[in-house]
Amino acid sequence: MGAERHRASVSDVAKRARVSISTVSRVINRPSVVNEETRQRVELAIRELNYHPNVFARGLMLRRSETIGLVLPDLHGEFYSELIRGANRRAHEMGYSLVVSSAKSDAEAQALLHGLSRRTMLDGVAVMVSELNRRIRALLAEFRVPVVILDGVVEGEMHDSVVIDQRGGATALMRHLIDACGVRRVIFVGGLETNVDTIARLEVCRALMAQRGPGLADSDVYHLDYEYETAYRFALSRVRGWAGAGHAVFAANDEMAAGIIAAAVTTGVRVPEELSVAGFDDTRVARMTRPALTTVRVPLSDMGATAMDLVCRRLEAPDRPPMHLSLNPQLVVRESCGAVRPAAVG
Amino acid sequence: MGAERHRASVSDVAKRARVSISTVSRVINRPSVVNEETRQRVELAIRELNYHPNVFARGLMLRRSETIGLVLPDLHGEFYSELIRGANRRAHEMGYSLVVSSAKSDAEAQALLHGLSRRTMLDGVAVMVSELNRRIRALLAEFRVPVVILDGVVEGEMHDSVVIDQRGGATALMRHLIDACGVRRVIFVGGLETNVDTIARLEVCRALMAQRGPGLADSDVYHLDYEYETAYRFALSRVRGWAGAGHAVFAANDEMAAGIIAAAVTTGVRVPEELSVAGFDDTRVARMTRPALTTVRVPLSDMGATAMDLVCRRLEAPDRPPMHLSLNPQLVVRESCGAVRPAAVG
DNA sequence: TTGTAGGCGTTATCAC
DNA sequence: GTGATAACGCCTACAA
Repeated sequence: MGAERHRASVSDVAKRARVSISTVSRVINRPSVVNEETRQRVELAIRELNYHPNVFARGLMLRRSETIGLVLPDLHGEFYSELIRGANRRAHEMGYSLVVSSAKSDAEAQALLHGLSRRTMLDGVAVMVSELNRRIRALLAEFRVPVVILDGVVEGEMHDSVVIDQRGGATALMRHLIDACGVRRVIFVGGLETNVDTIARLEVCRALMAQRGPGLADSDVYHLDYEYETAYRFALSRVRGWAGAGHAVFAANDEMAAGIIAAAVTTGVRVPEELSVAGFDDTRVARMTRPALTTVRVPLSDMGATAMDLVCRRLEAPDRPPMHLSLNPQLVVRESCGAVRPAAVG
Repeated sequence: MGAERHRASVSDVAKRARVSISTVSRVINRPSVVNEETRQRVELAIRELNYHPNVFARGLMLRRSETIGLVLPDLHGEFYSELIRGANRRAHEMGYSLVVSSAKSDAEAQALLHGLSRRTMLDGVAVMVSELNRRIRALLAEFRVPVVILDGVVEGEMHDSVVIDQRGGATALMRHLIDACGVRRVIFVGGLETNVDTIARLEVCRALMAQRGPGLADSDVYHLDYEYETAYRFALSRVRGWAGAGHAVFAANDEMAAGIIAAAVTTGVRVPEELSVAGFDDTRVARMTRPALTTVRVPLSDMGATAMDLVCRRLEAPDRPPMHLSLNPQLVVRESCGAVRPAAVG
């Protein structure tokens, strides 16, 4: 165990197996072309010396590091945790390591991407930024390795992308609310007005309420900040007024939905009898509210894994036209909107 | 932008600046020793050619990659998310990239560590495993780069470590329960019996109840699995029996505590009037129960950051004796045990 | 099938 | 101050 002080190199192995270094190299890279007997001798020497190719020297020749980068706007919370988890698992399955980074502000993102593109060490990179502005796009275009965009699309560039079908998910939820739960009035509680996900969900909500219901009142649209506490405080004074037969709250994420349910409980509004509450994302909280949350599962782990797939596919076929994948969210019916379908309760 | 097809190298820069490659190298590594005028000429050429040193060639000479590894038992959930976040931030502050990996089972951990130790690419590595058995320890000893153990200590090896002072945290909580809340009976709900954190917390609980209270009844000790749902189901049928003046549940994590509070609400047991409930970790859920959870904040983000610090310090001084750091958890008093101290409510 | 020799892009060690 | 030149450890024509 760890006997020799300095790492064995090809020439050490070659000496011990009484062959040349090229033969050793061949045993490692194209074993089939070398004579059975010599091969075994070399392999023995490799094992005896506990030899492993030096990654740097290898990278210098092959220009590959077997490492993929993952850039996210933040690492805080369950959302990114799932994404990283999916990406990490798939990356390892394919023999790659994953290096993660985060950049919260736009300036940070620029600095980070700039830094990454110079360090040639990454074989490819998956990027999710809060804002895909011109400067960021220019930075992404400078990468000489495959770039996959998460949750956004860059037209006109050689970038693959993977997005979540927000509209599909929101549509499924709204249909459930209107058709299965008989909802006639919806109170929409979104994140910031500028948030693209919130925008998409609101648009769908408005469209479906116009098309299959009495429409969505502008006075029933609120923009908060995705936080539990904010939603709880905000709802405390209003939830009484929201209550009513066929009334529902569509919160743009689970945490706000949980806050609203808590406010309802506090003020004695019964969910779902007097008010339905729906969330979005299906994070861990969704199972921890009473009643449990009806929500939309966003396949974050899949998104991470798919991103790694796309990086690798492009590594294999650099000139194939860009692929844009869309992942389908899934309606998860629990108890907070009535209409329980036991089979779907998670 | 990106005009030239192939990356510029030192010799390209040297040619353009009409100097030798050694001068270029010096400008990059020890600018002070080169003549002001030539330096400027070289720097200009570097900018014009958009030159960046090749990481592989650099690593080959310097044997450094500016990359640190982080190995965790899992990536799922907020717990690890915080750890990664802290580690990532600090690593970047010090000019390092972070590569994360996870290995759930013992076998996976062994395979992963084995793989990592051969890839010399990492300058150091921080490792957290669920079980520090002999095989794992042997693997860790084989690393030729600094290894920092998270949440565990390996005696006799040259490994730094950073742990959470579980006992201190549990003690603070128990004191608060006994002294400030007047608790006389504690129901302990832990994770698996083999879990080291659970063991430590239980021991403290037992000791303090014996020392400053009527003792902890064996029939009041339960071992579940750290999951919300399990605790909820389990508590549903018993929480009525647990209720009583001066009675408290000490759950070994916040999720179980949240499940127990939910069960109490469902069965009409008032918290904290009839039953105090305390958690551990201070994850996001702690703020999302009604009443909000009194718990112990475990500085996960700090632990990640500290681990990176230790790796770097050892890189600078490889022969310094191993350091074992202990991070202090902090009591967070909210509402679930009575005795609200407004200043501490988060 | 195997060995020799050259090069990948840096940094380090010498002379000058 | 600066410039040849030799490593670093590996891969790969090409020659044998």
